[in-house]
Amino acid sequence: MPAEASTSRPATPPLTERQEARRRRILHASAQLASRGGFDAVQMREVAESSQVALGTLYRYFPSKVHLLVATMQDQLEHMHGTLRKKPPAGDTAAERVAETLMRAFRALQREPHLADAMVRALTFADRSVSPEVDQVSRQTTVIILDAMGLEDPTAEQLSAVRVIEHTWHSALITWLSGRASIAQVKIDIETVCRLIDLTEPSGRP
Amino acid sequence: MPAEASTSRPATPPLTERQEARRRRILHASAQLASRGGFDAVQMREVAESSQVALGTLYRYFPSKVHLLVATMQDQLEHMHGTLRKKPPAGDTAAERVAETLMRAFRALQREPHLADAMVRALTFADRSVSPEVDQVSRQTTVIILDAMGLEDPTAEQLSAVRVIEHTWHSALITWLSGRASIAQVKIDIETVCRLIDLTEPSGRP
DNA sequence: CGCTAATCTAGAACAAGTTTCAGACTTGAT
DNA sequence: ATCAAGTCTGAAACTTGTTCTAGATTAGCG
Repeated sequence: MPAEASTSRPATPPLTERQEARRRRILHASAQLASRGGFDAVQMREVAESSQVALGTLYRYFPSKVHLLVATMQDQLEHMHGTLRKKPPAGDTAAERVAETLMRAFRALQREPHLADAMVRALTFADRSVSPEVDQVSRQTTVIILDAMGLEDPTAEQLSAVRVIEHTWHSALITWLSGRASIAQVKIDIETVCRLIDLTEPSGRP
Repeated sequence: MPAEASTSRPATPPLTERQEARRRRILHASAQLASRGGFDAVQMREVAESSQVALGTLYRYFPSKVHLLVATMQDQLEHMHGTLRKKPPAGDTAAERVAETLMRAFRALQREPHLADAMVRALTFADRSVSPEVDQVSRQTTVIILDAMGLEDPTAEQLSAVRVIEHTWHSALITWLSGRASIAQVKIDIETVCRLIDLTEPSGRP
């Protein structure tokens, strides 16, 4: 077995400084264009121009628009996770803390609804070729929720509950973004699904 | 207030026979193309050709590819609702019956995974301009679930649970379609979320 | 029937994602 | 410093969703 340590990324050759800078410029341009205009406003030619990179190069870094936007989402999620860590939620029960955390994330998205639109649409539109990246986003979300629950090693049941919470979170977000649900409705949905946590918590099991 | 009776559709002028036939041909072609190849295989030019209709006409009937696929989904949902009605689920509790119904629907989708892909991707990718149609699909799904629960007039809480179940259903479907979750995993997620029903059932509330 | 408005057709044209290619530039190793 | 391999650029080409246009067909009506 070859020496492939720490990170899970398989065989991503390390980028030079200029390449790292290019990547950063691209992601920045992507987020900026997404912020006003949402998914449609992120046009590959514009991203390329904004980030001072040739179209072909953009496609070398991100093999499709969806890849680009999912990567943008990964980027934003890291930000958010950092922010959330600084002020952990204050609820008494795990369910309350998770609901609070998600609502906080939700309010952050509300501040940039177009960006949210672009990222979420990309996420749900992603086909199999983007699975690894989407999975990474999903894992990151799981970590955030488990953090809020304050669990060391969750049971299988609790992990199932977390999965369902993530499903609800994504889908509720979509209904809100497409104007089919109000903010209040999203709040109710999140609180409703978080009750699942109580169901798995109170008693140890054989 | 003008006399606009029975149906909720606002001012859809009735179609002539030939128009109805065209519409049917289009939906059929759409489903057929979707069945092999999924979302990408439904190309508007091909749909037009397959259904013996000019491209412009196709766009008059369905103003975008997403509209077309969402309409295709409505069509399929009606089929399915009919089929499900004939053999109602047999579980003892509402939760069991809903889980059974959804798994049955899920197995039906498994038989045409490409069609499922096309319809679900369209549904989640739909923007505001398709909201009415997407909403219609959502209502139809709600009816199916309430049917399975066997409820006359659900409480607000129960409706919330149903909403969350729908969220989970959609999102779980997506993870399965994009190869990020196994069928077993989808089953677990559905069963997990259906437990929410128990939470709202046992006791009447003040 | 004969008229008018609406609808349909064929096909061109446009928009944005994606691919391709020839040539210039960087990088890393010798 | 020099060479080979890999990377980046600019521009054109290709694909597929969408729009537009001019002329044919159809539907409803007097």
